[in-house]
Amino acid sequence: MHNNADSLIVLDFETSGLSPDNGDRAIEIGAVKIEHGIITDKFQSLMNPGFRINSFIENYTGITNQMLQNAPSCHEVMLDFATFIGSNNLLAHNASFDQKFLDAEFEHINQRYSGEFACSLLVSRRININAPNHQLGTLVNYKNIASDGSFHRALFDAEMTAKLWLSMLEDIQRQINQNQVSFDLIQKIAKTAKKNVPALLANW
DNA sequence: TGCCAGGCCCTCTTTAGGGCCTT
Repeated sequence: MHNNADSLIVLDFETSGLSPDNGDRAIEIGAVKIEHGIITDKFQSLMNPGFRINSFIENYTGITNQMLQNAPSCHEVMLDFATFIGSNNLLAHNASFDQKFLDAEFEHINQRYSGEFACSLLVSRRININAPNHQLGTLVNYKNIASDGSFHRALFDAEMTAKLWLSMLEDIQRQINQNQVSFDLIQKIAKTAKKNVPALLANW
């Protein structure tokens, strides 16, 4: 198994609710692969959780029960997704949420992943200290990232998270080059991004 | 009937509370 420090899977789940511990399931997965700073691959699928989702989720995501009726099962989709992520490191916006669901869905199909999670939200709180807030949509606007506004669908949010991440890496690299990054900030970023900030720590 | 998440960070902190972010 090869764990490439300069490649990364950026993923986003749409789900039936906030907590797999309350029986919530994934209803859509979207992901892109970043290699050497470029998006090189993508993965997207709806998945049928086996029960009806409530109207809040239908309105929030635009994913309807009708759309899920003919979707493949979570089991089927997550098996394919396990192949897609391989041993790569992983990134999500508010990673604790997506990690929770990835763990739960993989548990259902007895799969494991070996990559480590990084979190674009936690890094943003360190880097974009003047942003109005750190919601994905706000940050995309704040960083002037091109967007057609289709938030709350998995592949779109994953793509936006990937672009936000690459933008933040550029900002950090620029600040390092200009000696504008304090050791304290670097330590805080490393700490808040947890054990692994692929391609970022590699530059330090 | 009533319940309804949890990890991280900041601070009026560490014998804790509250806001943010994800669906």
